[in-house]
Amino acid sequence: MARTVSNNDSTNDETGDDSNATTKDESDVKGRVRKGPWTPAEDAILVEYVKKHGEGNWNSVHKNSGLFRCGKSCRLRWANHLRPNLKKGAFSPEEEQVIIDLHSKLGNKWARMAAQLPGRTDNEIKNFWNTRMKRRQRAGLPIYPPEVHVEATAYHLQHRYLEHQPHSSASFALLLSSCYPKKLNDPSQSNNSNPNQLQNQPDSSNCYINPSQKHFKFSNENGGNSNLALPLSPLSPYGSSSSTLLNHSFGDHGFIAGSPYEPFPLVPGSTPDISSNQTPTPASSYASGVDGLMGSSSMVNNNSNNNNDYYEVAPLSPPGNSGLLDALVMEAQGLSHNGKSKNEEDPTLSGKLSCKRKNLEYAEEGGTPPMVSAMKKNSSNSTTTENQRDDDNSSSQWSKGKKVMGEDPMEEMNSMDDDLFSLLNQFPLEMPMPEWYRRGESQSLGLENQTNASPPDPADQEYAWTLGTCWNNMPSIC
DNA sequence: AATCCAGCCAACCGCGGTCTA
DNA sequence: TTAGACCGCGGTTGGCTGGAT
Repeated sequence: MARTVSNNDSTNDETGDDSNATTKDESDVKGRVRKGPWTPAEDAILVEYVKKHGEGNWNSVHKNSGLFRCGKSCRLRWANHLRPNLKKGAFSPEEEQVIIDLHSKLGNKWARMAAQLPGRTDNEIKNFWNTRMKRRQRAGLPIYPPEVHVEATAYHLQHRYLEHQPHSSASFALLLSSCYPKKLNDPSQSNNSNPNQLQNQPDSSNCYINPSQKHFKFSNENGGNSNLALPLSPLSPYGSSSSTLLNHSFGDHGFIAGSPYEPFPLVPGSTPDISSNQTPTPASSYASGVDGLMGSSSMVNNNSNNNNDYYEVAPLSPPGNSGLLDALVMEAQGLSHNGKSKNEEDPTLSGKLSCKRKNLEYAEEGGTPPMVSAMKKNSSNSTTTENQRDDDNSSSQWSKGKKVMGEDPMEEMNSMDDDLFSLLNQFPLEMPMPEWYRRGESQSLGLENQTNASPPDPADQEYAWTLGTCWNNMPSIC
């Protein structure tokens, strides 16, 4: 293969041919760096170098190993292809589900996602996502399955809120949201453990469960159609109106109308072409509003039975990660030392959206211990199998340096956090259909195709979301 | 058989954050 | 305090491949 190298400072058209890699071209390129595909010989050199010196110091590879590659290139090659425990091949459905969910929370944070998927690289995930995006875009499907959409919105509500707190930790929120307990009240849960649940993950004891089985829905006062969709999109002028449902509650936090999670219309065929860099990101998603949550969730048949809701995520950084998650875990563990929050004292606040709350409930109920409960246990000096690795270092070290909780600002944060969730939880899961919606103004929501000024056919809704949910089965899309 | 096209994948580039002298 | 080096991340590009026409 004669990949032409786009080297600005070198006119060499480096070939990927192994034979050229170590002969004339090298001398020609001395003092410069090779670009283009890596050859087996180069790989061998790099592997040998890393074996000898370890990772890092990538620029010294160029100097000391005789490899005419820049440090960047070496790091990339190592990270994406040469490092051990790399998992090659197609993503499993479970991995795909994890990616979708993580993307709904993190946006295009490929490295963070990769940290949650042992053996996978950010580049792989990025490529996967971009490909998937294109596919769904072409099919006019929403990026996220609705249940992920709901989960993400709840996550970002929490995330956004915590960001406003002087002592809050966004990463803590992230962490909390990445450790949803198994679905509550799901009779199938006990014996429905998906055997494909990323069993190769080192810490699969932590269950990552999509909490979105609990959906908001609007009940139709006219009867029936309890799963009527409430399509709200960023285009919707009513998005803000629905947002005001909570805006007055959230005050200055002012959730902005429009969900970044629904950049595509919900109806196939009306999708504007977007480029890959238009994927929703948390940056924009901080504007994510309750409308997004409502809009998407309400689209879902409450009885939807999506087995893909069950998957696990390694809550701790897998081997070879950047250490970021370790830091997050450490942080979260530290925060967990603040003990129980007051929401545990208020049974009326038993949330159905808040994963955090779910975790707390689980911890109390003695259910499968999700991560937060595990952290709580950690806080009381009990050891858990999960997080063990970090407990050995980070948590204990952290606890050494932390003052005993008293008038800790974190306590205040927890309190305020709970207040937010109490608001959310008092937001009824089933609520009367708004007047504006009953008036058949759904066409004003920018979703004309879907509703056509009349309440949508639940069957159509279900079909649409079946498409959305079963996005894996899209062979005919292209 | 030739061509086209979409998907996949590897690699590069630029930017920003962190570290260090 | 600051400038430079280093590193990691996300976006983008472009070659390869296989299926469709």
